[in-house]
Amino acid sequence: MKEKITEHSIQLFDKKGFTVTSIQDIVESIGVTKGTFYYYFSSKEELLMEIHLRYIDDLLTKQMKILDDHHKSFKEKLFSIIHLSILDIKKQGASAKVFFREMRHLSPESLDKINPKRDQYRFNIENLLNEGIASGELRESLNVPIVTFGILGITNWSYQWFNPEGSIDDKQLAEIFTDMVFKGIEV
Amino acid sequence: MKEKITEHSIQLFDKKGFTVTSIQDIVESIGVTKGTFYYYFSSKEELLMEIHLRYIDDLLTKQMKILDDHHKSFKEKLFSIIHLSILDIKKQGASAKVFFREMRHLSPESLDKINPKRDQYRFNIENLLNEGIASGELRESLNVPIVTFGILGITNWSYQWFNPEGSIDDKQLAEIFTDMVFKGIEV
Amino acid sequence: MKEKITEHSIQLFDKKGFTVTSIQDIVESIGVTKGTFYYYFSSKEELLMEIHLRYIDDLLTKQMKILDDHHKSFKEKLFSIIHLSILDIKKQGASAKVFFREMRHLSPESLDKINPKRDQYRFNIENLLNEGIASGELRESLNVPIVTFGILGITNWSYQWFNPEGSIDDKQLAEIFTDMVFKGIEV
Amino acid sequence: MKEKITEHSIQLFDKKGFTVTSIQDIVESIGVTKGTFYYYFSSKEELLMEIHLRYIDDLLTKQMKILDDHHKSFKEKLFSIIHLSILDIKKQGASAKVFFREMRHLSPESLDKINPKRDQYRFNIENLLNEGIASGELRESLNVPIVTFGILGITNWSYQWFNPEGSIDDKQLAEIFTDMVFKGIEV
DNA sequence: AATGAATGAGGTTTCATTCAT
DNA sequence: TATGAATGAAACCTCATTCAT
Repeated sequence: MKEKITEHSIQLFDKKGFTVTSIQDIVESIGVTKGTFYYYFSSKEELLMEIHLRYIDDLLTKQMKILDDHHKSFKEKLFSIIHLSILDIKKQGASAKVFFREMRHLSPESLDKINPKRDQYRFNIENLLNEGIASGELRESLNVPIVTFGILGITNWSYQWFNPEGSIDDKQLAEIFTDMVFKGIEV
Repeated sequence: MKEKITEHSIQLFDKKGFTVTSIQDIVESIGVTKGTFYYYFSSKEELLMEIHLRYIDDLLTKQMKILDDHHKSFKEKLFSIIHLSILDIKKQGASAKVFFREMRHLSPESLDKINPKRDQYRFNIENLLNEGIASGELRESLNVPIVTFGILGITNWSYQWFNPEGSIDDKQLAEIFTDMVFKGIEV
Repeated sequence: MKEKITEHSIQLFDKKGFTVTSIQDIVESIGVTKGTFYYYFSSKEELLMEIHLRYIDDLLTKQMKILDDHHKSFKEKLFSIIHLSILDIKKQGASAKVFFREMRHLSPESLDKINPKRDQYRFNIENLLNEGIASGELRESLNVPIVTFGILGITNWSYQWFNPEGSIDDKQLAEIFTDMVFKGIEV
Repeated sequence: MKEKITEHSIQLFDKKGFTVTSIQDIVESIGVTKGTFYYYFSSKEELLMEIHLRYIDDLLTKQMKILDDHHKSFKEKLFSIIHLSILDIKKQGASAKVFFREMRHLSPESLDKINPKRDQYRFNIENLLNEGIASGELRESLNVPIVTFGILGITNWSYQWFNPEGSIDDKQLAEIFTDMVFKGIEV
């Protein structure tokens, strides 16, 4: 049941937004009553926190798997990480959107738990880039933190427009973006 | 008074979010009564629309000024457009955030008016890139629409993290991003 | 202007009801502002009172003209009075409906002025019936006050259903009702 | 509780009118909170609809019982139907008044459900009159639909003035009206 | 004679939450 | 494990009215 509530909530939060979705909406979509909701969650915010935790934990796990893969070259790792974000939009679309859009409705205490994980995700990319510089594959002059934000921008922004059913699929998109990040657009 | 209401609302919507900010919050921050609000706006949504229109119209105007400037080279134009977004975060920070975050709370009718302008902004960048290709400055193989989304990702995402009071200012950031976009990160 | 406000108000009160019609609705339908309304009327209720007074005074005047007409027989007078009510629905439809439906929204003070006129209208019919009994044209056993309420019911109720544009016109309707009142429905 | 809310509402709607009576007035008269009201009714209009449905369904049932009674003669049936309306004012006074006065505040969808029942009540009387003509008890020349409106006028109008505590009771009134309808007022 | 800005009280409705069962 | 009744605070919005100009 807790699972079911969470799944349905994600869909509703994605479609209508956290504030606009009422507990009533959630339980009606499942066919139970409000009491049931409060048996499993102590507040609406706790549910939102649950959704956030699931998402970021899952994403971090996947990221770690890529980074720890000794069969992958540096380039392949960066491609995989870019691909990871985009693939997630396809597979966890609703969760991803809820994660990015509704974070502000978490309580300060919840944010204190989520933010370090979010930062960890970013730091992992920074570390990867630093390795690339050390190995001579990337320019030494790069401002790594900023460039990392740039890469995150490219990937995270795609949940705003990317339609996995469209003419370009997730792998192609990841390739175009990886190419753009590595070589830029100049001739 | 209408001006005053709009300005205060932007600040509040930025800080707390559109849904969470009540009319009461708005009028209290000014020291008038709810009636006054409804004398100037027929609904909360109309106010949101006003904010959106102001923002996008202003941004489009500035973009056009850059694109129509015959003294600027292609490279300078792209830099200026990247700089424009980032500068706007500094100058119109709250408006920018409200624009990106609260669009979903516009009515379908309002969205029908905003979306074409939003698209126009993007198409203008696509056109610029196409010119760059035509003049031989950019690689012919680029997928222009996707690359444009990439550029927009880089710039628009910065309203999530960029702190204009920080150690890096808007011009420096624009330079780093322009460099990244043109030359990539590879050595 | 006062005239214009009154006329437009009658139409709106008829269509939407007194409580539901706002001053805003009224002045908008004319193209002036609320201030104008309060220049001519001190309150919404005063306007309603004006409408009531006009209606009942006009009706009483017409009734008196019929009753004082020495060329009319008793029967003709009763027919004319029944016809008067029905004709009024056609000519003053909106006013008539407002009069019957919105009386409750008059202040007690206003009601104290309207009620005697309303009663007067009824007493005049009672008196006519009593004359008919005295002259031997009507049954002596009649309960005149109750029968008068019956006649008023027949005529006043018709503003609920009578459509002057329909297949039966006001004169025909008055004839059918007069016949019904005089002779009943028995064979 | 739903029952209780309905009963109290009828009293208040009768006394002050539907629009003027607030949800606050209703719940205060019972000693619960507004939330309770909206637990049982989804809107004020739904409550009004409930009141209308109850009234007309009850009245139609009673009317059918009279019409289907094979022990009653034609004359007795017409008397009983007239008596039914008047008795209802005594017993269901408030409901009756709310029914006639507040119908306009029903939504179009609600009206579509009420109107056929209202019409049914009238058609049943028309049918009875047609039977009276067929059996030779009523004049053949009668315009049945109009006469029916006349009878309805006589009875329905009485909720405007009839005081069941007065010197004439419901049975006497029904007798006077039946007499008037059958024999008219002429000598 | 008319406007336009502002008020403040009150309207209907929504909603997260509680709690006895 | 789940329900259903109830709360109370707050939401958006409407409106009759006032008043300086």
